Amino acid sequence: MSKAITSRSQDYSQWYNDLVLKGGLADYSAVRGCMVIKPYGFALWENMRDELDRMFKETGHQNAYFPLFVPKSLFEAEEKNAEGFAKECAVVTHYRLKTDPQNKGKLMVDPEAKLEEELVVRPTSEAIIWNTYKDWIQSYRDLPILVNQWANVVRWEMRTRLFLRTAEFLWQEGHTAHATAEEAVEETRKMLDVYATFVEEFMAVPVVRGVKTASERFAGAEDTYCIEALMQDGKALQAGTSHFLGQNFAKAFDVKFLSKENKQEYVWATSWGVSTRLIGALVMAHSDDEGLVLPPKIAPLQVVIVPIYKGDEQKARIDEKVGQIVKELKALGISVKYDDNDNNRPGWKFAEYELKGVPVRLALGVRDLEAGLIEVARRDTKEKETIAIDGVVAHVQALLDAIQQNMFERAKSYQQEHITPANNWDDFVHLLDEKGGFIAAHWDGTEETEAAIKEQTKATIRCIPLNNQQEEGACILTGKPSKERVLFARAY
RNA sequence: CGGGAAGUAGCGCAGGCCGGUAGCGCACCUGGUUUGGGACCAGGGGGUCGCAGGUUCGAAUCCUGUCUUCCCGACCA
Repeated sequence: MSKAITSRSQDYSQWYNDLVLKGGLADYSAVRGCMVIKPYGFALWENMRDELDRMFKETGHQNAYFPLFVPKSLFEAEEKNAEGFAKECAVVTHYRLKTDPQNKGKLMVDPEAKLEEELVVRPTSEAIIWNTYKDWIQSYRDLPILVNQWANVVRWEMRTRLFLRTAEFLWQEGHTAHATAEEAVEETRKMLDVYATFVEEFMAVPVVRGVKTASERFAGAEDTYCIEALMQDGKALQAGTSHFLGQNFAKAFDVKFLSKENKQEYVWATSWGVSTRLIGALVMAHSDDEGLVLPPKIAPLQVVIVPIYKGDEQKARIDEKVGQIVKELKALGISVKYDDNDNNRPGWKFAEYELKGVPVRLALGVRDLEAGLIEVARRDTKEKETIAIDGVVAHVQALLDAIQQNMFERAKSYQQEHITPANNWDDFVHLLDEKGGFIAAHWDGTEETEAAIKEQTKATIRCIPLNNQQEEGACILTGKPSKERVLFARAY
């Protein structure tokens, strides 16, 4: 079977690739490290984007758009940020091609057309945005600025994986400016909550909210907050970040405002983002060996209806009944497709829509029609039931909610079962190798210890959970005193 | 960027050692029979063998370079 996918137990990485490719989410492209997002994958992204956009606007943000290119002199202004990204920047050095005199029909970069100043293709937009904010801000009356942009960014990665790490990806980046540190911190936390709410309620993926250690922090930030999700192979995946940038960018770009007290002060900043990487998280959190499993709230297609018939006469009777059901489902805002394509038989369609992760499948044959019944299959548990056809619309509506709920609860209990305390080094290593997931362990708070643990186990500190329980203990590696446990994991 | 593997029809692959008319399965097209878990029969279309050089009378096959992908590693806010 050409659509057969590798099982998770056989090869987890290949399973993931198979789902993305055969599920029709994305393809490789002719450009190294860059992917083509196909219509089905993009529909998923659009649903995620639309909901996030609504949430951003509800919290007072507006969209804007800033340039793809950042002059090198601007890019390097905030030194830590520039250094952090320097190794993965694409750079534009010329602005023209010409025909190659040595090689007929080919083009070459015109050496006469070298740019006076190189342009960095944005890996993130703090530099160009803060350079702009300088012109927007004079007084405390201009604050806060609450702006978001939906954009593509480029990070020249050594090793790429579909959705999880590609050279170019789509994301949103919020960039806000505030009069006080308190207000900026509040914004940082508020947007982290927006992300957590979205990922848990719409993607049905439970997350841990936390703060990054200094070495995992965004370059140029004072604090980086994150949401961390757990994949089915026990590896963690950072699903979103929100940064308190302090006055670092304001100082680098000389962005000051006149306070009520008529004093010049530097502006306080935040930035926050989620990307198409969320699609990778979604795939790896829920899907199974038969294909994608998509949560109803963001599935591009929520319900598919498959007719089973012999001959035109039977088909006409089914068409009529299905027509009513489709109309009623659509009236409730449920997306539904009636697949009456005669080229494929029902069994083929069942497998196909399971691969695509459509949450609910209805199958209707003449036998059902005569008995007043219809078959309802749910993708998350693969359970099938036959119910009275009259109540099918209400049933499907409730079932979609139940699936959404069940997917979250299933992922939540997996997450809970995979947050394991470790109190000595042997347990720590064993848990990482044999169980995976988050290991809650004491850490002495130093970068050296963090690096040594990473060196020996490949596990990193994913975060220090917010509202973390305070507890006296000894560092898992050095035995030095510690006041709280942090979450370690191997990560994507 | 290092180590390994691969690129031949839309997809999956064989052929390659030993150079000589490019094949198989699925998909596709036509007709028919079918339709409750990936249907069957008959006929048919489709490929400058990733790309660029080289060796040769002749290259999918041998040589060199290059691009892309996968796996492992290094790197990664």
